[in-house]
Amino acid sequence: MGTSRSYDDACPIARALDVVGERWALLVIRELLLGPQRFSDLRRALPGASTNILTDRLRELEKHGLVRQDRLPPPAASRVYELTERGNELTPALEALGAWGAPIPAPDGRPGLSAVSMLLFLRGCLRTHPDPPTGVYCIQLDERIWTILAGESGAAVEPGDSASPDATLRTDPWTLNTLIADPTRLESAIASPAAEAGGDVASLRRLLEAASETGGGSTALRYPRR
Amino acid sequence: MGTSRSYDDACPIARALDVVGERWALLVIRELLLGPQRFSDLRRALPGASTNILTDRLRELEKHGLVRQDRLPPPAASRVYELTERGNELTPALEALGAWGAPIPAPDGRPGLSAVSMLLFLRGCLRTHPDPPTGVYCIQLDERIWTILAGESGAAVEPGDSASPDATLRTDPWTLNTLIADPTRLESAIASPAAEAGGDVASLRRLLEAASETGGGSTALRYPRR
DNA sequence: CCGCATCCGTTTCGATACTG
DNA sequence: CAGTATCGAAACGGATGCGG
Repeated sequence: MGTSRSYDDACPIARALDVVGERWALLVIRELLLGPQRFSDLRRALPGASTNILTDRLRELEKHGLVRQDRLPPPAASRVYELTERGNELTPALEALGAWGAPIPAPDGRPGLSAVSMLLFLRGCLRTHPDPPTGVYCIQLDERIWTILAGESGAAVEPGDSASPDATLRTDPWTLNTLIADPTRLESAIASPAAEAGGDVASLRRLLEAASETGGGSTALRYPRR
Repeated sequence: MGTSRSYDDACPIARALDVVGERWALLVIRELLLGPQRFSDLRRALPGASTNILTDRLRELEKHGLVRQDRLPPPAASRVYELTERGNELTPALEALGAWGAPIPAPDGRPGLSAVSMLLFLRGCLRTHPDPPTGVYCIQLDERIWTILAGESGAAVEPGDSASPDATLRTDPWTLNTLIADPTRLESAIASPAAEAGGDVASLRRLLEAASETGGGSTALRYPRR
């Protein structure tokens, strides 16, 4: 059943793969890196994974202590999945894997691109920028709102909105990717139904330009090298 | 056939997993991290992988440019597989995964333990030691000979023997693991058929003690944190 | 022996439909 | 919304065979 086959190998790499080596497992972890997600959020972010596989992986990751299930306070009677501390410790491994995978061309057609992977990319760009912009931004992607806290000491991305953002943006992950690849398209995107902006748009544009300078120059989504 | 299913996801983590995410792929890479290996070496190192799977993975890794096949010079009419530069660049990701997997208890029974994973562990211990010993050691594991070059600037492990080692050791990966966990067993191991030593045994013992101090203290094989 | 191909039983995956 | 049930397709794992 949920019993995954073991490599039966004492090497720590093999032991790690016994836990997170199955198909979709690491992408589920990726989706939880920026905060809790509901089952349906994961389903939208990973459309290639069928519901039974998603359930299997979540149960297994829960069993191994990487993922925890939480009930939200009364108003929202929904459950969310979130990473435990142990699950969060996979961050360096996922970043290293992403850095290695960055040069690989994206698959043909219109590949999927989740809000989380897009935001991870944006955060990575800002963190490696020599002179990052500062500000608070609320970005709505796929019906979910995220807050970007950009400062000189680093950049953070959190789920939920902020009381007083410098600027707001509503769009989809793919459009955001093109905007980081070419920030000059911001005005035309806002003029189209693909995006909508509010607040200090000039500040928003500086955010996109900073991201563009460190890694977004190419069309393909990339994670910056460390 | 060899056509692996794609995640169809533009995220670089997903793109990396499209290449190395299939079962056994990353463990094949691990086995090649210290140098070329023959098909039969890989087969011995990964006894759980059947020959057709091994062939499939090598073909696929070759197709993606991570692995290259080489013919050895005439005396040995055998072929070897080795990592390309691109394949070698997975080292940080594998180290991060190994560091994460280190706390996971080894599977029950007598789990496999390849010479390469043992030597990767030893090298990692030496590299994180604050005051590493220096010397050249030839270690024979599972009928293959490796040279350990330990110096203040770091430690290296290479396939093949050395002209003038300070000490030599012949044993199996599991015994070497126990010797790093408890170097005081060196003498009794040499007295048994499980190990055989030559040259400066005191120097060899200092090597084991250094490894023991940084990560070998527990019974389980571990990779040091960075 | 080495490298690989083929056959076959079992497990896992993926798509759809369905339920609390 | 959050899963469960079902079923065909693919991948995996083990054994065997075959040309160097």
